[in-house]
Amino acid sequence: MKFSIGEFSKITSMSVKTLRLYHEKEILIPSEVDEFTGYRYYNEANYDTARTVKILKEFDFSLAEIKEVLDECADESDILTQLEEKLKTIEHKIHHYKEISGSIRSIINYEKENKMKPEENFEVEEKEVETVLIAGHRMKGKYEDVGEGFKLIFKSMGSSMNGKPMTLYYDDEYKEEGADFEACVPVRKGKDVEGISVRELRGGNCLSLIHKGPYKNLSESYKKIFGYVNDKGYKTKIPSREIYIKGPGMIFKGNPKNYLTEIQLLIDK
Amino acid sequence: MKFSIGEFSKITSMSVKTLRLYHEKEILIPSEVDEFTGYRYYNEANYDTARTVKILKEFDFSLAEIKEVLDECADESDILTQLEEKLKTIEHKIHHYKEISGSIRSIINYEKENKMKPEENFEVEEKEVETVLIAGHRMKGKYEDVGEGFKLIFKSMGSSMNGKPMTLYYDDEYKEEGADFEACVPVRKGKDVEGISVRELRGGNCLSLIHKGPYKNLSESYKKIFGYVNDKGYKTKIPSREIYIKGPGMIFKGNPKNYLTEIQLLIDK
DNA sequence: CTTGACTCTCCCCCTGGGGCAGCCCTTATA
DNA sequence: TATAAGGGCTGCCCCAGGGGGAGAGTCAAG
Repeated sequence: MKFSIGEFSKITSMSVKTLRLYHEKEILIPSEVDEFTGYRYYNEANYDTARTVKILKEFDFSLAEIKEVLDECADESDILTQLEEKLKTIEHKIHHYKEISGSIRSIINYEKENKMKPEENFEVEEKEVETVLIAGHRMKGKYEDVGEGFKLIFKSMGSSMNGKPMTLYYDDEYKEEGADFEACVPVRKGKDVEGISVRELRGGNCLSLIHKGPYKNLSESYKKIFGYVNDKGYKTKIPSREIYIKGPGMIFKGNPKNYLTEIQLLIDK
Repeated sequence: MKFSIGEFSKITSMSVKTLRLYHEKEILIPSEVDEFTGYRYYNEANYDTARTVKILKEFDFSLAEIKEVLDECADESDILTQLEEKLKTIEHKIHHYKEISGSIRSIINYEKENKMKPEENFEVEEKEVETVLIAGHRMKGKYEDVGEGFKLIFKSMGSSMNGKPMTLYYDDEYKEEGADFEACVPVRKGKDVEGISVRELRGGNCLSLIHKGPYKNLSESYKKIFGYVNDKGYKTKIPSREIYIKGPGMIFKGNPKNYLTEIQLLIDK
């Protein structure tokens, strides 16, 4: 019994092109090749090999790996080591893709939340804020380094984040260097880990001002809100808060002109 | 501030080759290209784009998809749909790889078990077999179709298999067509599903003969074991069993000369 | 001005095939 | 036995996402 390449292609459901490639790569060599016409003819032994090749391909073996297996193994027990290696790489891939899916999922969740709030208010407002559970990383140094703190928190809390990131400022005054501040993110749950403290952040009455534009112009809004504080004679509590309603994203930096930052000063009434 | 391609390569940790490719694909276009020398120069805006490209690549976006995103989106919220699609394909991949790893794992387990038993006995032997839990698929028709039954069982019981596959023969005599038999596999646990019955197979005293070689020669071994039955005057129980100690594997067909099949006839003593 | 380090374009390589052109071969039917 | 249709053959180009290298032109420091 011998089959032409077209017949064999139908039997094995491999394309003719694929069969020719496998011949060239010496993976699936036709039992007979006509010396004069170059026509390929396949037999039952070829069919068994084709079956093996298809299974190994399903198992994500490359053609080179398949050739190696076919050359060295005649029996299932011979390829145990290769199977075990392949299993390892497959599980690496699973792990890798799981990490990706986790990251994408958290970005999606975060952005979907953001979408719901098209509020824009550029005047100082008095309001009440709720107590929330936060994960925070306290730092000393320059304000601009706060990003590192957020990276840390995102890494270990990524999936349980529950609101927009904020910074708490523990200093009384503006400090160029040696500032004392804390990167935090609201979370649903979580435990303290290396450098990250999970705890409740008390709410209460506060003054709020939304700042639109790049961070380097924040001082204008601070001037405005502290002006309001002085006018009313309020006493503010430490730490003050900056909430990043819309800032540079995980993927795009976005346009700084559209950044929205809320300044919150808790007050004793 | 402008950077040569080499400097920019170090900053972004993308290879020079990659940067040139991204230029060609219009994914990351240098801010300035010297009209006469063709030298590429990059600026900070390029750096932001490079960061976005790297993140999207980590998320398994193809260059074409990245270009599309860069052309159409300026902000995180713009790519939500693309992220959601990507999430779906990633989860398909995870699912796919999990299936593969399951299959490979079960083959490995099965073969490892096989390795431990180098027994070869070609005489009729009296022994005791234990009661085991089996998953079986009863069939009527031709013996050769038993393979379909095993496929069915492997599919739904793959991970809880606990021994070598066997066939139970319910006929008194050899039947070419319309035979009544059952494909089964020992399992650790399992429930009845469509066409598959999970139950205990009672053990007891039995006659056992191991047959070496292709299945088409099995009749010789049957002759031998039934000769023994007649000599001793035993009464055998229905169903009789054929246990495939070593047969065609999942991947390789193997050499039929080395197949090992155990015939078991339970007897009343 | 020289020299060494960069950078340019162009071409070939990898994997696992798909598609097409131009020509030869097989097989069934008239 | 002639002929036409439908296979089969090789060879070339294409995809992604780069890597490697040749040969020529450029930039910057001494």
